[in-house]
Amino acid sequence: MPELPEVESFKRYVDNTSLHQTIETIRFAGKDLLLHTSEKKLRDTLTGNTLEETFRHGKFLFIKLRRHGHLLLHFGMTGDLEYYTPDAKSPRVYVLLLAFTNGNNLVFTDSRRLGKIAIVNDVDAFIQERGYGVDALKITEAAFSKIFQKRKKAIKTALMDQKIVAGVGNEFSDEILFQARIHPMSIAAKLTEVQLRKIYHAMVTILKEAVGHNADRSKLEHYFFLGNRKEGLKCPGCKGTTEFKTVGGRSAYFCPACQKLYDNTTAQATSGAAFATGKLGGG
DNA sequence: TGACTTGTTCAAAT
DNA sequence: GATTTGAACAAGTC
Repeated sequence: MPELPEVESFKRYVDNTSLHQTIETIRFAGKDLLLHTSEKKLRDTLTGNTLEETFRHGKFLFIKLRRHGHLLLHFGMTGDLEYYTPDAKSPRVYVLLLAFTNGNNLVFTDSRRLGKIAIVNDVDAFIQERGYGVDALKITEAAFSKIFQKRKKAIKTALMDQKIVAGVGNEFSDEILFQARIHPMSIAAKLTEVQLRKIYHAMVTILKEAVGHNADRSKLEHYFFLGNRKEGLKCPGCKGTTEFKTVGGRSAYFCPACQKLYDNTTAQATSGAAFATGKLGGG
């Protein structure tokens, strides 16, 4: 499930394999994934073009092309990128295959086909038109607090809303809220400034660390919920049991003892229990 | 077999 | 008008 760290690692992957290579031909089998772009435009723009530079905004990857425009990739749930040399067999099923003049291929696969592909002329205009929020690793603490103070929906839903802040998905949102000890169903606008700051710092710390490890989950095992979202787990903080709830139509896992529902209008206190998991909370 | 999962979009509700 | 909610989408897993 590609969230910000996975997309950042795709960006680095393209940087390390595919830049400054000329596309000889493309093979395309993803009409249903196209976003405001015709198949003809995709083919005409990519053929003979060169991948120059990459940008990431939230979960979107933009690849700047030498001759006008950017190739936009969104990975949905199951999107993946692989670079193949001529001696390795490319996969039979793909959405987009870029065949470079040097014989290598960059292949975009997406088994569940929830990804997106487009040719975008102006990246900033695209982000603005679609109303995406600031990237989760670029937003400042002050801006984060200001935006979330106004939102009257569950903090988990707000965190995952790409129009509020771009890059956080379901899995990371559970970990961020666990580290910040905030109940996923707490209404964002009803959290205190201190609690919002905690969430902000948890978000930045976790995402940065995940990016630093190229989204390799085996390097993030000291985080409780990452890759381990289950009901009935023993919480490392209070030894209580983790719970499952549907929040905003999405699965949410949390520790009800450490993550108490909070409402500052009635001034209910959250659990103050400190615990030593992860890198947060201490300091 | 069918319930469940994911991120995004769209329509409906507030 | 702005914001929130929930269904829908595809297809893989269990």
